Amino acid sequence: MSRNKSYDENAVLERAMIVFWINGYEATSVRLLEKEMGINQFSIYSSFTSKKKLFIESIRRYREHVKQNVYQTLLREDAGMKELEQYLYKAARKKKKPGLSRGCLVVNTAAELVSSDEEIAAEVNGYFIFIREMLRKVLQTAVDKGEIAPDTDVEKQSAFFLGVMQGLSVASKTTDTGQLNDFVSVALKQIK
Amino acid sequence: MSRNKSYDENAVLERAMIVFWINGYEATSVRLLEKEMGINQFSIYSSFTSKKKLFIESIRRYREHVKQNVYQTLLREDAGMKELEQYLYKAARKKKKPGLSRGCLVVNTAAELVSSDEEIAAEVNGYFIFIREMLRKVLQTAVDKGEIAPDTDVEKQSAFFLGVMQGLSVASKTTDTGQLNDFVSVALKQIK
DNA sequence: CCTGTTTCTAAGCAACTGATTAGATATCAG
DNA sequence: CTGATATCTAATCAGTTGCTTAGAAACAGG
Repeated sequence: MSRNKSYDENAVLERAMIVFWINGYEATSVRLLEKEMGINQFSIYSSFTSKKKLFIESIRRYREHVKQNVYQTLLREDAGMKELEQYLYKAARKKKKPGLSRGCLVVNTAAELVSSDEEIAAEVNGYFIFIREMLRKVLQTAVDKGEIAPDTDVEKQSAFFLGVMQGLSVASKTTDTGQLNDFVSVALKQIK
Repeated sequence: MSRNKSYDENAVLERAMIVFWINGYEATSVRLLEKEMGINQFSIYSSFTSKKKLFIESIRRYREHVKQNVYQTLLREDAGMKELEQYLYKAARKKKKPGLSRGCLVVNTAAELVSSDEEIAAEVNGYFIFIREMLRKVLQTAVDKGEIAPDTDVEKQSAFFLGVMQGLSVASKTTDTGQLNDFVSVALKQIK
């Protein structure tokens, strides 16, 4: 019975996520969203209830996005120091060409909204916990493999590298690759 | 000749800076500004031309603010590792009580606006250069004092600690003090 | 006191904000 | 095909956005 949706909710959510990623929450209007998602406001609201809920769904979607496109290697069971090192240097190399250093959606959100919205703050927090958990596993694997000292404090080091990644995301907005490489190299040297 | 201004431009700018600091640029309306600055829109525009220019002035004002209230110790000629250490642990201890972890205005701005506004990006960049210059001096003093190894790469280390500070600003929004302390302790240990 | 200039108040501007709605359109069970 | 239901289009809602302006009020020089 009844009519079918003419769009794929998953696909339009991916589009929405990218728009929020580029512009931030406040600077993204529902008009812009309907244009970029390719559906009109009625459909947006009927599928996602409100702009804020769409944004929260976008953050969750972002997590899946980076799992598959950014952290796919680090998430492998056998990922250790080599993979972490590769990831960090790659992140430092991110081109910040005119207008396009969007950084990390969640870091941007932390800066923009965490102090004013608890629901979003919880979402952001969950994301960072996920990243840290990933780092814990990677570091533990590195210990098991003998790549780093057996008495390495994985708890402390995972907190450290999470902080480094957050710093990298901010720094990459204005800083050149050389300086970012210095940052990363010092961060890595202390554990080797 | 003519009437006198009934407000101090310096004082109202300080108020404006704090409002932007708490809410961010987009989420701060001119109505809110006139309420918090204690003057009406006519006066805001006659003194600061536009919301954006007022914001840029606020960033400059923020720099003076932190020079006098946050980095005053680190900016002293003789500041070395002890002062850097003290500052970082203090930053890690920043209470993020309900609604009030505003972090650093410039880091927040980097996340919110750097990708969309070049003029603001330049302002943000200038601020980070200033912080790094401060770190360079502190680290060089630490070398001269013999607090850290004489062959310390001050360039790399200043880039590193700038990144650490940026990460700390983001992390402090959602992360508890214990984890922030771990982050800071690892960052400091590698140089000692 | 006047006169000229500036600052102030408060109303108003068009454009945009997130969100809703009425009516047209499509779809499927029967 | 018919009828019920869901989805679409497009207009519209009240409220807010950054910014401007006309006229009242305050001040200084003469």
